[in-house]
Amino acid sequence: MESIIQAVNNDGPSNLESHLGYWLRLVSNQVSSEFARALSLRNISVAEWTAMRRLYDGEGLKPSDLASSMGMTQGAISKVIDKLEAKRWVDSFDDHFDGRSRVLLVSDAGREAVPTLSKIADQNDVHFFGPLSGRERKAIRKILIHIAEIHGWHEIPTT
Amino acid sequence: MESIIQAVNNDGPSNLESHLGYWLRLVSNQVSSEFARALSLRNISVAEWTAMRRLYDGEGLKPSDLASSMGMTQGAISKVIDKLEAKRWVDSFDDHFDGRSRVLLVSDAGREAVPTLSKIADQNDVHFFGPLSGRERKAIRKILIHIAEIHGWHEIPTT
DNA sequence: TATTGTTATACTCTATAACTATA
DNA sequence: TATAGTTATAGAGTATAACAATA
Repeated sequence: MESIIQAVNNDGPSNLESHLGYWLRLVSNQVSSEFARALSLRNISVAEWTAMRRLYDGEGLKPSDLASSMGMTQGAISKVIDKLEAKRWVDSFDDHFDGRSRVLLVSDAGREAVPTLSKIADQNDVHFFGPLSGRERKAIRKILIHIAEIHGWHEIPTT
Repeated sequence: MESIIQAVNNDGPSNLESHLGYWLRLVSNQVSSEFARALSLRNISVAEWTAMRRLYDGEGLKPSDLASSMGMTQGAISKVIDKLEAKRWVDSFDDHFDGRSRVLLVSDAGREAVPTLSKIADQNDVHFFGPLSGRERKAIRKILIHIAEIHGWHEIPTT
């Protein structure tokens, strides 16, 4: 086990900095909280952005589809949908095939909003990862995707 | 700007998956929430672990030192210290040089607990990053540290 | 009986600001 | 006046469980 922990100090318990999880959390928290701050200027949460982007491609998703694709519970996704409906970015309709279910559709206003939001996401990426070399960006992307594949997280969390 | 966004679909707004921030968040959230779950079995939060590990090395820190090294406010660190004192892992004393301040010391019980907690952190790292190759682990560590250096986060957040 | 979705409740985490006691 | 630390308050986010409607 010791072998994969990068030893900085051989005496005593492992350092915070010896764990990859520590660096991942440090960088991810900074990148995500800045992204959240940028979105919050428009009163949008990261979960709302993610849901909008998913719905934009996958029109006609049910709340339960959206929840599982985002790694959230149905109770949590229900609140996110409430907020998107309040913004008039999403409309929900009865599912003719299953009376218990709902079908979620992005409204015209929602469809107009997505490119603006995706530009905010683009800018956030450019700000934090632009200073890296192209090789570094390619490498970290590949490794992160590899980790996600190994653990079977293809369509899990985000928020 | 487009150049650093990995285009998956050239039509329309950028994909979630085109952003490095998305993959970073996905992987970090999974790794950190599993770590938090493992610690919570012992009623410990990630912030408490981080504080203990910092105090273990830097004996005699003040609450404000700890707060800034963890990227938390003084109000937030105060609650973390309360919990560590309730566990009898940390004792605080008057600072003879400044009556407003406090000096935080890890107790014997706290000193005994740290190696156990650091093993939990080790195991979490092994679980998530052990399946990578040594080259991949080295590469992602180097790139994450590079990002932290570029943006001046040497001693920032963690929770 | 099981499932979809909503709602009510509670909990954790944290930031902000008011407050106290020193400096 | 400014600073260190605490406390009170509030908000975000989410999980859990109870619930209504439908399968």
